[in-house]
Order: sequence, then C-alpha cells, then structure tokens
Amino acid sequence: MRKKLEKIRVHIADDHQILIDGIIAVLSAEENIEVVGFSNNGEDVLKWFTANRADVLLLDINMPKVDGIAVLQNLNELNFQPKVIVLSSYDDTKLIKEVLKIGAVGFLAKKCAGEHIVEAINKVNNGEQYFEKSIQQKLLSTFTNQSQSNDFISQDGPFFSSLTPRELEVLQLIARQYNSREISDELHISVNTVETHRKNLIAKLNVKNVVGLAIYALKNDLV
Amino acid sequence: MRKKLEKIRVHIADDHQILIDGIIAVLSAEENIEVVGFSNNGEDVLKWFTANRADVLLLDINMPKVDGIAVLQNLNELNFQPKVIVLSSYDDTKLIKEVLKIGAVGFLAKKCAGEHIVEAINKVNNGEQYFEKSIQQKLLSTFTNQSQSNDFISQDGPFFSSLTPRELEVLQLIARQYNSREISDELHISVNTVETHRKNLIAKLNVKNVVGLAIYALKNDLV
DNA sequence: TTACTTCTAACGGTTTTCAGTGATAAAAAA
DNA sequence: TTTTTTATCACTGAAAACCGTTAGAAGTAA
Repeated sequence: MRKKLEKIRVHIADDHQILIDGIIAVLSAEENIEVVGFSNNGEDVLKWFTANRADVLLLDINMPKVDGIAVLQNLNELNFQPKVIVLSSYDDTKLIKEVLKIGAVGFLAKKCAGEHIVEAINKVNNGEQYFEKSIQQKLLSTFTNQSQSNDFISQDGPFFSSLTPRELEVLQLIARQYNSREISDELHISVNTVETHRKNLIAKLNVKNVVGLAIYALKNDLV
Repeated sequence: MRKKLEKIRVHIADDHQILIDGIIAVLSAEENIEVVGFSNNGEDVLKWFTANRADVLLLDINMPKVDGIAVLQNLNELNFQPKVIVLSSYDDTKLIKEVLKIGAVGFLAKKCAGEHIVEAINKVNNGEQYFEKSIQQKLLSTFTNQSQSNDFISQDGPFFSSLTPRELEVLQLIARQYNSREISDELHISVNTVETHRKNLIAKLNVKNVVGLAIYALKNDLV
C-alpha cells in the first residue's frame, strides 16, 4: 500500500464559505486527503475544472449563478471527471435520484456529522457509491413503493418524471409571483395552457398549491 | 493578562451537524476558545442552557422544532445569558434588525469566511457587537433610506415595521401550504381573521401574493 | 386619559386557483 | 411505424385568494 503517498485531491463548492472552512478543517486531520480548491458558486467550479483537476468534488446544490445541477451536467464534458458527492440541506429523494441520474456518486445531507465526509470521500474515490443510512432507507422505501404501485400514480408523483422545459419556465414565473394571466402574456400562450402546466406541476411535484410550487422552486434554485 | 487561562465557552446551534463539526474544527485551533456544547434544534439549545452555561452562543435561525428567534426570546429568561451571534444563510436586513431587537449582539452570514467566527466570538465576549463590513454597509444604507423617506411608505415596506407574533404564526403556516381555513382550524380563530392577517402580511412585506409570502418565509428561515 | 398596537371579526365583491375532463398536433422515442 | 411525450387549448364549477373597509376588545405606552 504505497498508494498512501498519493493524496485524494478534493475540491469543495458551496456558497457558504464558513462551511467550506469547516470542512477543510475537518479534512486537514486526514493524511490521505488534500483540499486542492474551493468555489463559492457554480460558475467558479466550472472555471476551476477547466484548468485544474480533482479526484472528488463536494458539490452543493444550492449555489448562486450556476447551480449544482447545472455544474453536474457540464462536468460530463470534461476529460478528467471527478467523483461528485452532492451536499444538500434537504435529503429530498427526488433530488437524490435526479443527481444520481446526471452523474453524482454520493450524497451527503448537511445535517450529517463531519466524520461521514471522510468516509464518503474515501468510498467514492474507490469507485463505490456513498449514501447515509437514513438516505439509503428513504431510497429503498420509495423504490419499494414504486414497485408496489406500478400501474397507478404513486404518492411521490407520477413515476418520478422530471419537469419539461416549458413546465420549468412556468414554474420559475410562478415563483416570481406571476399569476396565470401574466405568465400567459409573458410566454405568449393561452391562460388555459398555463393553468394546465400549473396543474401538471402540482401533480408532478406532489405539492398542495402555488406555495408548494414556490418553495420547490426556491429550494431547487429555480428562482 | 492572566485571563488567558479562562477560555471563552462557546455553544453552537445549527441543524447542519456538518457545519457544527466544521466550526469546531476551525475553533480548535484557537487557544482561548472552547466549544462546550452543540445542538441541532432550538429545543435542545434551551434544554442545554437550563443545565449548563456558555459565554457565547452561535445560533442558527433556521432550525427545526423551535427556531432561532424563539430561542433568543426564551434565553432572556435565563439568569446567565450568553452573548448570541446569529448565523444565517441570508444577510437580510429585516432579519438582522429583528434579532438585534431581541438580544443578539452579532450576526454572521454563512457565506463569510471561517476566520470571522473567531473575531466575532472574541468581540462579543468583550461586550462589543460584531457585524461584517458588508452587513454594516447594508444596515447603514437602510437607516439612511429610512431617515430620507420618513413620512411615506418606502419601497422596503411600511416603515420597516416588523411582524407581530400572530402574523409570524400565520406566515409560517402559509409557507407550509396551509390555506386560510386550515390555518383558522390550527389557530382556533375565524377564517376572516386569518385573511386579515394574510392581507396585512402582503402589505407589510410588500409582496404580491401568497407566493411572495412563502418566498419571504423561506428566505428568512421561518419555515 | 389618550393614543397606539395587536388580535379579533365581518361584509361584499372580484379575481385567481384548482380539479376534472377532454382534445389536437407536433416532436421524440421505442 | 407505432407509441409516448410535450405543448397546446377549452369548459365547468367549486374553492380559495384578494381587495377595501370597518370595527370592537384588550393591552401597552405616552
């Protein structure tokens, strides 16, 4: 095991510098891990990775300018792709599935303890996936529900389908306090169409009303 | 200066354990600071302080069960009161004024660097206040605006009046997707009353509709 | 005492949302 | 090519939100 000499290169991306400093402090105790860079927004992450490389990227979803989702999508075009562990304030199963689809290999809720970061970094660097036990259970339970209720709309939304581009547009405008008529003006479509999109959004995201939509938009940085 | 022997006792309250671990790691480098406890929700903070004491409390606003605001209000009843530095995701001037009114003596946005924590802890322990420069400027500018526009309703809301406890309650329930009838059930008041509160909220916060209210609630960690 | 704030409640009317249903056409995927 | 997805539009009726205004009771502060 003379691999000990090669440290795992880690980049941290989060808009809360205080959290980055904290993680750096936690990781500094690890001999085989080295923090080689950090960014406070998605744009800087992408810039950094054009000129540098890291083995593992700790990526916050909720970031200004370019959000974590967009970062993940853009990272796919790199030659040397880092293993991405997503950091999130919310252990939302939809979000987890979303980021897994687009290349993340680990997921850490910010409410977890610092020691898990070390474990996560080591695991993903070894080619494994990393999830906390609580998240594992959540994922398993939803998968179970899904297979149980295979031919009707599950509680978690219709087959976890993601939003269409148009739905996203409508959602963003809703979160900007536009009402249906204003959205129809903005997008040059009928009010009826807007209301259809709105209804589909409420169903897909499994929320109760506009408030739920707004909160979803905000939590997912769509505003 | 033989006071060096007495370390500043710090308690950290945040629902993100990962952040707590980080701050602990940062503070562990300081000889005159000792982290003597932490909590992941407001209830635990209050429990801890009934049996223990600390010089400084780093308090997150956005916490489950009992939020930071409520913690601040309850801390006033303690015999030995800690100096409270509020941690927040957003450097919202309204929120800052709110927490200053109810006893906080420092304010740290989570996007700030870890080194500021040390500075903040030392300052408030010395009886001073602590704000970042960016926040200082923000506060100054709003105070300036306030004096300039003294006798009419400013863009920032009517005289920056803060929300009443009841309005806060209603707002929180709105942000949880409750409709007026459900809120009236929950609070045991008439639907009309709820709607009055709702109208006053929309006017006070200068938003357009429920969506605006929900977003305000989320941005100010009221959810 | 007066004035102010907060909480409560109500009325009348307009606008918007929401649920359900159905339908068409183009594009994309199988 | 057939099927599915996406985007579009329409109608209805019920529920909810929104607007403006008024007003009493209770508590607090000047």
